[in-house]
Amino acid sequence: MTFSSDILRGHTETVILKILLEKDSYGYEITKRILEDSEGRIDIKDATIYTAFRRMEIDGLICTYWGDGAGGARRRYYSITDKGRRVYTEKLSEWLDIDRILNALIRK
Amino acid sequence: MTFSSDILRGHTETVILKILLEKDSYGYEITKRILEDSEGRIDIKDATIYTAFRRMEIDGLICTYWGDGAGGARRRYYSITDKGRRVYTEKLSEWLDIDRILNALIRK
DNA sequence: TTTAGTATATAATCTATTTATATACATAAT
DNA sequence: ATTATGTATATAAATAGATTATATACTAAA
Repeated sequence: MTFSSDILRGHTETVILKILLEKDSYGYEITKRILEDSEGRIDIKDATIYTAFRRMEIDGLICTYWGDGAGGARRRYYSITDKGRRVYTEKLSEWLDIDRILNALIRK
Repeated sequence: MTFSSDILRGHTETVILKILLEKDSYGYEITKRILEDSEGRIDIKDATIYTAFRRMEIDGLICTYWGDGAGGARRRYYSITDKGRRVYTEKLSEWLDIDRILNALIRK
């Protein structure tokens, strides 16, 4: 993480939900995807993503199943639920507000 | 705080530095200022701002002196240092990157 | 057979923020 | 008078999301 790790805090779940909106995926793939999409700046740690998955499953935002893991290590896939889609919409809307307000507070 | 308190985490010091860039100020005034400038959405708690001041003073970003507190409770004023100004510039630059990247990661 | 890459998982630790609590002065309302 | 409200600072304890450290396991290339 080239940014302070506090920077992603509060956004990790939103970013995961946005990726799962497109298609089911698994931890390792999501981590690589975030690394690419963030121009190599956000490298989420294993422990961070797996504990986030655990929280989100308990909260009913995602559900999980084992993939076959053909030709490599086994994969645990995650799928977004209807509740997850609703929460994503709320978090996106919240982000649009935060973005405007933080820009006003931080820029000269 | 109408936003999750995790949202401001990592930005509190930047916001304080930006306000001190204009003029010396004190905790209560800065809190009210942030509340106004954030459209009533960010209500930083006393403990948060005073512990942030403590950290920033230790890090040499700000220095402090007592105001006279005429006609009310005593005020502890804070002034930004040269190091504080340098750190603000770095944090602003970092924010511009974060803003772009988080928009790419969160928006549909 | 050793290294690197893929893949998941948990315990212990870190740290910025919150909650709770305390102090103290000024002013307006009851 | 005294109660409530606003101004103003401060610290201890709790919270919670992130990191570090560690463990397991399979595949493929050197």
